[in-house]
Amino acid sequence: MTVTIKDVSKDAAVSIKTVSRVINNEANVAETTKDKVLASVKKLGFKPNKSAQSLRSKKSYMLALLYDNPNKSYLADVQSGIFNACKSTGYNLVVQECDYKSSELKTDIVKFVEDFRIDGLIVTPPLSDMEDFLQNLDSHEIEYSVIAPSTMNPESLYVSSNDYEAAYSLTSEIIKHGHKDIGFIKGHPKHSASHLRFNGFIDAIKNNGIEINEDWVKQGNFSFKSGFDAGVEIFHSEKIPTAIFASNDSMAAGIMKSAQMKGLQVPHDLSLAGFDDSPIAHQIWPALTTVKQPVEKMAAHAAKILIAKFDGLAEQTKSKEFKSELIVRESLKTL
Amino acid sequence: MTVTIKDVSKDAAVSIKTVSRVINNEANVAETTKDKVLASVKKLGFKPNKSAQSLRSKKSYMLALLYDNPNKSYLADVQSGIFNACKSTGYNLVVQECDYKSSELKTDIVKFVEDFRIDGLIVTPPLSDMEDFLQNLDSHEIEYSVIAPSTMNPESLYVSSNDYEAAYSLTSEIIKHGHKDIGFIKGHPKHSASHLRFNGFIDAIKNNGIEINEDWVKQGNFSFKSGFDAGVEIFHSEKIPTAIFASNDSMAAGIMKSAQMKGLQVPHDLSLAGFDDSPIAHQIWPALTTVKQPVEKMAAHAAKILIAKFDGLAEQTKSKEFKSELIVRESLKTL
DNA sequence: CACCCTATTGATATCGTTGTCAAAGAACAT
DNA sequence: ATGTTCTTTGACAACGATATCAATAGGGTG
Repeated sequence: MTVTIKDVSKDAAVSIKTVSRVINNEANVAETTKDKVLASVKKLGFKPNKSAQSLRSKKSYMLALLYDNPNKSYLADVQSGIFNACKSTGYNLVVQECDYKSSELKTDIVKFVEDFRIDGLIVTPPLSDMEDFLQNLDSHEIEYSVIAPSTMNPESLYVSSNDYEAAYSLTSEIIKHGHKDIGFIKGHPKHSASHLRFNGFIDAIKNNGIEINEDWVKQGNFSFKSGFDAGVEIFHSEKIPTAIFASNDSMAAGIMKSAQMKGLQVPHDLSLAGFDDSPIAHQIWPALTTVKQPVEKMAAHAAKILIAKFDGLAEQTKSKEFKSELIVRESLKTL
Repeated sequence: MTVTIKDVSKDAAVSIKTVSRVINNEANVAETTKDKVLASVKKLGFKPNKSAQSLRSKKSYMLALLYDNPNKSYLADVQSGIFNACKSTGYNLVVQECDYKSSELKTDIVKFVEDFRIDGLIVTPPLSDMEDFLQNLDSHEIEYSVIAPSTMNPESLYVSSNDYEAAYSLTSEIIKHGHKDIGFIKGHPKHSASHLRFNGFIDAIKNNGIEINEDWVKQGNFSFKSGFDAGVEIFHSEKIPTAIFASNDSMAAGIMKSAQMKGLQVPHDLSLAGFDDSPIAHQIWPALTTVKQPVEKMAAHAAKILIAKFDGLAEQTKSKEFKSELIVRESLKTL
């Protein structure tokens, strides 16, 4: 019924080992035999049996995505990017939710990788920011690539974004619109992106000779509710800022809700900016000024560099920083 | 290094075939041998090698999720449900995006299933509503379970929700709040859920002796933009409704945006209701009255009945209808 | 007791690849 | 011509499970 390597070898009049060599791109196969084999492969529509390859070569051809409770749209984008990158390579993806606070996280993941014979991991924040977690993977010789790591070791596999610069330029944009009283909602403290975004904000503020009002800087955790709560606190104080920069869109939406409940009109009474360009950014009114990261492309690249390493093509596909894009929408008003 | 069936057989002093029988729950194994084997399995920490099982038994232990462009939060919930259901079973999930309009869809999917030796499919709307597509799967003897199908064949594997009843009771709720001028935004015409929701709406309206104003019934397609456009049209007319029921939350958010741009206050000037309880429903202000479907549970069950069929346990896990839950939030005002 | 039947068990082939290793041929140096 | 090395190729074992089929042990029947 299905075509096997044996059928191809018969058709091409070579040994099965030679066919194997061709489909695995091994060296030392004469051009003419290679062509012959490829012709037969095409003619018969041969596809190597993953299970047999996997059994013999001890590779599972499976990657795993590790995540801890990100928002759904981020997760969907990441997955979609990885699936696209896997599509033509024969690799597959399994998804594993983790709890970054669990004390057994390290051993659990090592066990997971061994049990399922996972070839490599793709690690997302905040796990990507836990040095000891990554070191544990290293010491167990588990391959992985990291999305948005806190420190970029040139030998490791990672994709990063320019969070600092993006936050800096978004802040500058807010200032250009005439704002001087600017609040900031920090992201989840365990995510390195939170600190990068905050630092970008602070530096832009300072370089423009503006004073920070500590009452307007609140700790959030990337959730809608944390933004809402921060908003409630800020609007409770005597003087309120003319603009607030939230470290992501969900929190910005939370602030918008608390503002509207307080009777404040966005952007008339308060300008708002978020980060991520998640769906909510343009599904509320006024639409949020925000920063769009190429999440899907980043995730795809994270998968590609990992697969490239397995296939011995590490030279061609390397770790990379992706650029974000500023998106100015109605939530930001010129004073 | 890794423990194989051979190690277990040695440890338990039985043949490998007997071990195989035990781990596959085959009949005709003496209780005492079974216990012996299970003890060894546990002691050695034996886990069957998926690739070997797959190679020999011709099963891939892979399910595929077929979808065409749903919203991200729906997709994330579906995936998460399936992954949970797979977790302890040894099955894995691959995800395949499709284009329901493609003329090659049928052959593409058959090819996909054969190429990747997928054991079974989980089909989501609108693919689940395409009779000829499902028949094609039948005729190729491809196993599948369907989420929210248009027709429920008792022999097929499916999970459904009570869209009609939920829409009926949500409409009744709106009427109970004193509304008589009610608009409706239809969902994507290819989704059977769209018609069920519309019919539930219509019947509740009629049974309460209310007249439909055709100008307030608009065709949407579940997207934010289609809701926004419908809102613009409706608010352009002379008389506007006091409440609008949109077939999903994204469209309701779209309407809210168009209302706010027109200077209409929700719920003061206009009450709104959505459907799905997607994240946006409570991330906008006022939060949307909506209907919550147990999407994750439904997806998990869709996976379970499929796997149960493979494992010969079809009797224990059957097709099922899930109940939705009405969630009344601020967007609905009493007149 | 002989016979048959059923429940239980194991020896061995098999799935479709890749790995090992040896052999044959080509190319080059002496 | 001969030896040496390198390239190219193939025969066969091996990966770790399940499938086939035969062997054995009890149990029941006449």
